[in-house]
Amino acid sequence: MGANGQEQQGTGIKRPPRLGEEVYNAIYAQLMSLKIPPGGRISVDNLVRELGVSQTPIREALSRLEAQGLVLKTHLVGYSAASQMDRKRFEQLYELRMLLEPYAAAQAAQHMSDAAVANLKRLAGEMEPTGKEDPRSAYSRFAQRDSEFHDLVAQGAGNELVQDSLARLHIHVHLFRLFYHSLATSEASIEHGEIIAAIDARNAVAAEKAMRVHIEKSKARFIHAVISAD
Amino acid sequence: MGANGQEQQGTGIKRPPRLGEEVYNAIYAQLMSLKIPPGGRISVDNLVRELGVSQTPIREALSRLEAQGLVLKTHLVGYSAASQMDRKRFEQLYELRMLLEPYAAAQAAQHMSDAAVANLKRLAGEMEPTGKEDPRSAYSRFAQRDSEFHDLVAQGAGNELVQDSLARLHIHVHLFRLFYHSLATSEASIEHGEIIAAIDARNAVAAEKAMRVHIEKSKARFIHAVISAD
DNA sequence: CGATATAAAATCCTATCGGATATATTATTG
DNA sequence: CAATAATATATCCGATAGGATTTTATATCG
Repeated sequence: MGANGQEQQGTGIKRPPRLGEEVYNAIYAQLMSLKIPPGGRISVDNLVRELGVSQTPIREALSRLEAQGLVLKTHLVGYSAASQMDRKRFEQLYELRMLLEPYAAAQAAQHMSDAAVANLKRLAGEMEPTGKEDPRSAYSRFAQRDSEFHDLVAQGAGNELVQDSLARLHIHVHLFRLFYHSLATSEASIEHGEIIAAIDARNAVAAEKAMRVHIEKSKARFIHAVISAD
Repeated sequence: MGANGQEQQGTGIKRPPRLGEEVYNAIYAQLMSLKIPPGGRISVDNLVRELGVSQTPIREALSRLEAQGLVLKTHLVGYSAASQMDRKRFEQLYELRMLLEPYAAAQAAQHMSDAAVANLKRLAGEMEPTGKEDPRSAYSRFAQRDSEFHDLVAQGAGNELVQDSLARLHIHVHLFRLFYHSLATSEASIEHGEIIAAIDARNAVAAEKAMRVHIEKSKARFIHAVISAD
């Protein structure tokens, strides 16, 4: 089972696209872009009119989003976007990352294929801040790549359950919805580089430590925006 | 957000029951009881006839089960129960448990309320093998209590994300579907007692170690049944 | 007898409809 | 004027019907 449920079938048989899948992606994009604000209500009928499909695929997509914790459902009331993380949830998220991701980095250093490492390097290259760009869309792009980076490391660890558990957190979604105004990407690129170097050197201990440092610094970069909540 | 999505609303307002929820529980029970075998196809129309409800709530329940990884969906083909764990997945499951549950036990020793500890003791008492009982239903009962026990410890750790990540694995479902013929409950009861004692003594180090030992022994008890797969 | 092509059945996927409930608005009353 | 009650609207929940696709069964042919 893949991380995002969008893995390709090995056989080349092309199946017609599922409408529910596109609806899922559409809603997901609206959550990422903050078009649907935290806590905002999500009306099925509105989506019917907006997307031009019937209720069935929309409800199917919303059920999946609900199971993933991205939207909430109240019986006979409707769906609504998950509220922003409070301080407590933020701490919990990084606590959990700290349990899984350094381990994943260490495993990746031992098991990752050379091709996958090359993939990692390529991706890191694309994350470099490109001089002049709209800061907001730049951070959006960075968040996307950053998510892929961490997912690749988790995938390299070879434990699909760990990879899935991390993917299900939708870390980049929640963080972006908190910090869309932020920027701070150059520091993270450096830290990513150190992680890649350790993995490339097949140094598990160094990879684990580099990931640990990266997550700690990431938390320090972001925590200022959430101090409001107790 | 609760672990199973079945938490009660704090307010006493009674909402009419959701049909989709009962359908979910019905299918879940059929998975636990192996009435739907691993990999077995799940026909929506059959469920319509069997449960006497329309397709809508059934598809809603199946979507949630799909998001939780308990059933698979193939476009234009239908739903099917998740296949049995193979050796690799079994190893991954215990690897992940080893990352999260000892940590949860240590946190529980520090943060769990006395009332919750009492709850833990009560539950452990109910898990004692009760002399004469049908071995199979005895193990079914044990699996249920065991799941609650570990969930309570995770809850006591105070990190809902860790608790949810563990709950989403549906450990007891997958293990039961592998080892429904097994029994081995008395040993686990002893190990549970040691975990409780450490938590009760507020000894985080001992609780972490006791949980670690318990998971390792649990793995050793079950691994024989999965050696077939490479 | 085996393989292929055709036909039939089962199933899923989407769309539409009616009933039930919660929410918002308005009107009434102390 | 504030608070309550009644109404109106919007929305969800569940049921049903039709179209599309896959799968299975059957028949035909080499």
